[in-house]
Amino acid sequence: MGFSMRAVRVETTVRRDQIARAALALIASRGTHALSVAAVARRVGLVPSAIYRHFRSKDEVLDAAIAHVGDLLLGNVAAARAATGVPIERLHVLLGRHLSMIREHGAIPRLIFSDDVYGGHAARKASMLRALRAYLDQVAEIAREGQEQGSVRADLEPDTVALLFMGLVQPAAVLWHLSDGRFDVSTHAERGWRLLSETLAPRDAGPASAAAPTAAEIPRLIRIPEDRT
Amino acid sequence: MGFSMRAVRVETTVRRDQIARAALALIASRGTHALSVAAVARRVGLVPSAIYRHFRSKDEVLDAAIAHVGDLLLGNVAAARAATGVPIERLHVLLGRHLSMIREHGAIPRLIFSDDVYGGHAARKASMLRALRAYLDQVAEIAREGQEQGSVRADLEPDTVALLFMGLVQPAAVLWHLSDGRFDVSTHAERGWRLLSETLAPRDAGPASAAAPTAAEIPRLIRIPEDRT
DNA sequence: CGGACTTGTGAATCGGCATTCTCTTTGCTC
DNA sequence: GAGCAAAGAGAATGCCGATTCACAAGTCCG
Repeated sequence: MGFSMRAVRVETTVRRDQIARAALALIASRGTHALSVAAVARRVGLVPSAIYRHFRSKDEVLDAAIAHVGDLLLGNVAAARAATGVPIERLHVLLGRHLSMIREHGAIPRLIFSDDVYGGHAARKASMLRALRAYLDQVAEIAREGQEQGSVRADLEPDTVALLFMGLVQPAAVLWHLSDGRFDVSTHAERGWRLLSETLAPRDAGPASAAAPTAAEIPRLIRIPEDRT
Repeated sequence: MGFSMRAVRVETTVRRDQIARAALALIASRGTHALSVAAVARRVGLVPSAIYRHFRSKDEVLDAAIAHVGDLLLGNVAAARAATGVPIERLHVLLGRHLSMIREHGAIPRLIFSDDVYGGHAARKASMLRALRAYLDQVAEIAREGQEQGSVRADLEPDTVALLFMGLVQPAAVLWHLSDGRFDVSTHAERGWRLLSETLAPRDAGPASAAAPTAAEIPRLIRIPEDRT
């Protein structure tokens, strides 16, 4: 098992990527706290000092991880755009992808709030902000397209829509994490989505036509099994 | 200034509270990362080892801080209840208080996502979840009251309303933090609130009549001089 | 005043972790 | 196959932070 075979030699460009992913995975599973050079190295199959062949410092590793998050987020947007041409549906697809992303590697919210991002150099904070804004801008852009074609109320600020969209995801993420996955994210998301899409739809267009699934097909309750401690 | 006067002797019950507050303040300003026994001690005017007269370990200090957060949240609810009897208005007041709370000591979101909460004993995670749930339950309760008196749509799950409410605050908090306070929280909050209250209002009651007061007649609870991003 | 208890202090201790240095291995190129 | 540069290994260094311990100073009560 945990032998000490010498790692196969791999070129830096590849290693950097592996390391960034490993860092992200670590943060996702055990928090930024667990992000030690040693841990990252182990995960990649290297020895701690080897990391320094590819990054100047631990900080740089973190930066790479953050950049990776940004890529993932934008990748989701691209996928949602590819999935359908209808703005509202795009948002719905995006919501779903965003949620699965959080389920898989819940690193994003943790990273966003991590001390390393806050406390770190202003540069890091700024790049995190850029990544988030880029994502929000994409969402806003989709909303704007909806407005242009009349499927979204024209009196809404696209930016506000983007923030509300984010607000649909975040609390769910929090509860999901805190409850060890017992909180039913998808049900919450669908309910929230129904309300949001209803809100986005122009008033005169009738209550949520194609946009909102009917109440009947929406599953059960928000379930957080009461663990009486 | 930083002399080494011996600290005046104070009884444990008081010290424990001081220490919990200090810990929270530290987390708020510089993250859980900065929560060292030494830092807490300095803030209280003690020497590191003195902390151990009042807490068994650093972990216990953190627990105390978390408990304090719960108290603060519930205190906000109580204040909102006291401020007005109208459910919708209560939510609005609560929103304002919640936001100022985040501005003052942004510790809450950071704590919630902190590694210490996630990685720490399951017990800590559980108590954080309890605190959050208690808060959400209060919000849901207010929504339920609104439904009883007809000012809130009856077809909404109070729990869903509570989560949406939380979703109004969280993204704002994130951006506010990341942008060093440059993000205009109050504008976002007011826009989001307008939509939410519109959504909560019964459809037949006309668009935002009594339920959603116009921005003009709402006392300016949320106020921030900031510029835009 | 004199103990007994409580709170505060300062000097160790101890472990974890980032970073550095030197040496070895590997792979490419001529 | 020699030479060289990139990549990996492992030991050493040094710092920072939690925790412990023996001692001092206040406080309470008789």
